[in-house]
Amino acid sequence: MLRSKSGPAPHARKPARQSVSLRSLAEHLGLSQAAVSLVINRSPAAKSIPQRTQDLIRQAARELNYRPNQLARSLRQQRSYTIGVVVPEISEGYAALVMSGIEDHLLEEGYFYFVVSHRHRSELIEEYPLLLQQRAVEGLIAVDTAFTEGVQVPLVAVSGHRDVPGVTNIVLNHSQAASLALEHLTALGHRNMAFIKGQEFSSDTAVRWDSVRGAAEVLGIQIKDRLVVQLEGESSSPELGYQVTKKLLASGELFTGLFAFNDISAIGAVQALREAGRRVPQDVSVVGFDDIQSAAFQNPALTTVRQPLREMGVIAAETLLQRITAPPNAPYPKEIIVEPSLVVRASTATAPGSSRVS
Amino acid sequence: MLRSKSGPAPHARKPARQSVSLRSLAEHLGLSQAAVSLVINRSPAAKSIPQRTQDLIRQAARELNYRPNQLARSLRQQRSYTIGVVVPEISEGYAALVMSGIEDHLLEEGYFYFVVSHRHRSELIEEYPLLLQQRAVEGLIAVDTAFTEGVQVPLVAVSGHRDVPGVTNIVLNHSQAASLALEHLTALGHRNMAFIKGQEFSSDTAVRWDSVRGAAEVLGIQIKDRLVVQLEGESSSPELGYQVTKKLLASGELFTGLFAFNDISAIGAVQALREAGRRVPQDVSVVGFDDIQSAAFQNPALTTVRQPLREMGVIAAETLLQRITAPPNAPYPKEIIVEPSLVVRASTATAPGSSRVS
DNA sequence: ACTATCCGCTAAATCGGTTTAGTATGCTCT
DNA sequence: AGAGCATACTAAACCGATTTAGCGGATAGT
Repeated sequence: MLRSKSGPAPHARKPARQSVSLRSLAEHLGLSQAAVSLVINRSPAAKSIPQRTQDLIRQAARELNYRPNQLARSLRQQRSYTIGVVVPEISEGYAALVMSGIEDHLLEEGYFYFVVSHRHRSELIEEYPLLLQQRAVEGLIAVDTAFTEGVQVPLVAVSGHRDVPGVTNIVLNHSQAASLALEHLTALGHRNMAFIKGQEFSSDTAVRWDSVRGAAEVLGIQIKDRLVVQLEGESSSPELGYQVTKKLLASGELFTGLFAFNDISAIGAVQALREAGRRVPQDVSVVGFDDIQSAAFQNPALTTVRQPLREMGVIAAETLLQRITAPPNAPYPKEIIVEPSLVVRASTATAPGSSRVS
Repeated sequence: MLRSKSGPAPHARKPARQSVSLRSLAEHLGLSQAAVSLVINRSPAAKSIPQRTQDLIRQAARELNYRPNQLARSLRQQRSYTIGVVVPEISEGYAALVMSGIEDHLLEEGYFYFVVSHRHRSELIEEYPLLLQQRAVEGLIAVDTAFTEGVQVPLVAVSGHRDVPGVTNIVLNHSQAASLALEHLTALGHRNMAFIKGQEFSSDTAVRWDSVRGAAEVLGIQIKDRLVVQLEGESSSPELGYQVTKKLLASGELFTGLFAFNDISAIGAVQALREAGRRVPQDVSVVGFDDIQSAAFQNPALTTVRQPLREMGVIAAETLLQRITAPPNAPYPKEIIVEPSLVVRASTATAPGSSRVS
């Protein structure tokens, strides 16, 4: 029954085997795998191998086009050089910009990343971090997504978490953002302002609203309940902003300034205002938030509070890699604050009937 | 950097320090790794293991929160359940929409994917497929990117390749697309049309232009060289369309219809036209291409030829998975054609001075 | 002459699973 | 009693790398 080592069967060798392995390369050279590996990785342990042999090894590797299998390497080294990125929705301008920043830095440093989008489905939000960790990611970046538990690798959140242990938060200076917008509107003479709040599930909604109220108080602006609406629904189309702006208009309450939760809803708002016969910016000034790519190319071009999204992605990636390479119990930043800026374009103008009143 | 309050609470109930391995689980149960593995994977070979033992194993796995390491599993099985997606640029509406479709299908089927973007840098276009294959991807999807060689896994291209062996192309029916646009403009009475061609590096540029010429011929439309401009530069902002439209205007040649290479450039074109005092659509009708998300929310809303981008992503993923699971030498589709549709919005209207002429 | 080091490598363990072949035991059947 | 078979598992090879310990011979130092 010992037919195992009785020589290679006539045709049993699997022909379309994968590309060159370390073993075949070593055999080809008549050396051990260890020697080849040491040389190829320029390990300090290879110092005792003469230059001539090293050259031979490297040349053969090049000729046979040897490329080490990362799976095997990762398994052995317990380093996958892979991280996981969790976003609500890929095709949204917000996430795409952050991802673009993340990618830039990650690929530069030799890391790859998995992307998953959960579309706000809570079972996916729970499951994905686990699945990613099964795939041995060394860290996670969560964009606008709050995990409650189950994360055992370094985690960096871009506008998401609050006070969860183990998380580094990249957050916008929200009070500064709110001040920028409201000061701008106030300076233009606006006194009656309407507001579009974010959806309940968005992690930015609450903080931002608090900041808006804070800034309003400082500036002596009164916020009227009937001039505050909230986005609803999971889609990310301007339609949402369009709908709630109609509500605003239907309330009959006068307003000349509108501060939207994001650019997408601001775009819908402009649409609704225009349909109602209110010109932007002559009758109503609209300020958006985020500065997504198409904000600049709206008509009128949108005045907006810019979040440095790409930069936030870069910072998230940098911070994560630092945490990954740091010793296990090293301290890490709980919070990194980035600054917004106001981009004034054409959707805001002096309030009607207020020529330089202020 | 900020320190957290006073570190973790002393009760330190660490849920699971190092995640449980198959070995520790087997030891805990007093069984061999083989038995545990067979049961957990519901392998047919587990049929001789009594139900009671199986229950015990599964219960222990659940209690200890055992999750098999995918790296190890992939290495042994030679199946990584991972694919690679190569795009020119993540933060572009086009790629993001395709990716969203890809993701949908892939994650449903238990696959994960790596994303890389090359920003048209040729050394990256060469290197990435290799790096991805080192990471044992089972297949590749290339979006608007042409690889010349070095791909040994199934490859599906979304609007990219031509006639490269081993590639499945997902392509738009370009001649239909061109006909839709030109018939629409012709029906509105337009006779003098301008065209914005795509950048040299975009794989769609050539085919699309051929289709446009074909459709123009069929419709008896003459294409004037001075009314044809080409996008230049790697950015993907409307700025590009804005610039070339200025050229068009500077040529002095009369035109009432403009067919742009994509929505982004159409948006820039509208801007330029308007600045030159030409109203859209009263003076000039503009047709875009792609139907990216913000096309609908431009002012005026953009009439455009819609590519079913999300669906193309889904088809790409489906096709790739089929190819991956098919036997090595099975035939595979060389080309899958998807149909465009015309989305008529507000940027096109009857040609000036042509009341129902046709 | 004897130990110490250096040189140029190799053997073998290891990462964490999957999978094949096999073994010990008990039972049935002739 | 012995063959045949099912049951309930286990041992060990294997995937493709990395990495540590060590070996045999040459040279150097004392």
